[in-house]
Amino acid sequence: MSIRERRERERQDRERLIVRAAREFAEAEGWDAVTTRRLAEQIEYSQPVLYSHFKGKDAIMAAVALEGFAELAAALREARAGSSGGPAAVAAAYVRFAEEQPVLYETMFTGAVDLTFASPETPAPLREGFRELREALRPVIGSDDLDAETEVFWASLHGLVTLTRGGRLPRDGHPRRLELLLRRFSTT
Amino acid sequence: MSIRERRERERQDRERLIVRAAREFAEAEGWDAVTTRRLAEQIEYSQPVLYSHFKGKDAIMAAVALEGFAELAAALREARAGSSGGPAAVAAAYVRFAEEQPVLYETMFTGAVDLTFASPETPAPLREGFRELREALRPVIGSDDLDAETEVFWASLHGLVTLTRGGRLPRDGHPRRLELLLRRFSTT
DNA sequence: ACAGGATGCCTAGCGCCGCTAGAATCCCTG
DNA sequence: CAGGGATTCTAGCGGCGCTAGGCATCCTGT
Repeated sequence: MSIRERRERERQDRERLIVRAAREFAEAEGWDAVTTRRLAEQIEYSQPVLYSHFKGKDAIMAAVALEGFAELAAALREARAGSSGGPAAVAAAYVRFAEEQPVLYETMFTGAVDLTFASPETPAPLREGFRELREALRPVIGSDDLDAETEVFWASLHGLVTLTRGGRLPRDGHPRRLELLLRRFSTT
Repeated sequence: MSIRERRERERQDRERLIVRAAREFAEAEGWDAVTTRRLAEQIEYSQPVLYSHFKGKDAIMAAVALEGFAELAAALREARAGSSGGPAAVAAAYVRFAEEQPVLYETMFTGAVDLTFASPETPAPLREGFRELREALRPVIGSDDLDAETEVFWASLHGLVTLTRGGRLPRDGHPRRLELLLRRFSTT
């Protein structure tokens, strides 16, 4: 049975290679520059092989997005475990993640519409990221509806990040805006 | 000179037709379904004519986006002129606009990266929409940095709208979240 | 009134895309 | 070592955004 296992292992390696290549190309040149032909060339297999791993390009993008959610959750967890661990630290980690890997972040929140947050079948990384935000907020939120408050906070962060990145908000005002948002969420 | 004027008028009519067709197709079936061939057929001209009006498909999308910004500004102005005219009314109008024309809204805030807000060369409709939001907030914001506060409020609204629409936040909690956001912005 | 040039529009096609059918090859099984 | 699945490849389909180049049409100057 070892041969079968080896093949399966190699197959998974190849799949990881595909996702990695897609992610790197996308981050460097945008998703339009990630073509199935280019991916195939990169992994040194022919084009149709991609389709034995993923249903199509959208599925590859979704795989990249999921990877991003896992890493975002990890970044938030680390921030919350840090010296302060408060909302400011976690928010800063969130913003840093989005700014350092803008295309990845955009992939996570645009497209791949079949990922819901507060639902039983929500992938674990999504739930975990949300949990970190919520626990960071808990001490400073008086409201009894912590989940909804967290959703609002998350959405506000997301709005700041996306509008700033899209050039809709002046880039240099970013820290100031973040500060104001945190102040709004530091009482009641 | 009348003939020249008539030609110019017809040309502008045709341009409006293109934008209208693009917008309708996009709202109904998404931008992928808006092809230059389809647009050409719709306006009953050949494909290259589109390129005498717009540099490319991206420019057509930008034109649609700009139209959206004008309408959004109008909607906000109307809301602010209404009986209440407070932040809640304006926010509700904002959300309604985004929900009723989701593709248009997405077009306005994704892609078309060459539109900045707080800048001298910012198109008028963008500045006006921002102004409406700011004036609605003025009575309830104690801070001396009203502009930055408005930016944060706008970003929060935007985040709520996009995350909810993308399925990242449960749809039925939307009014509740909006309520919480407004409460956060009703003091200090 | 009419030649000549500018303008406006169309036909045709380029290179690329995501994706797939069917042939060919490889490798496990009996 | 032969049969049969699984795996991978070659080749190509239809459609995309975009453009070159030719034709017709209209404005202009004599």
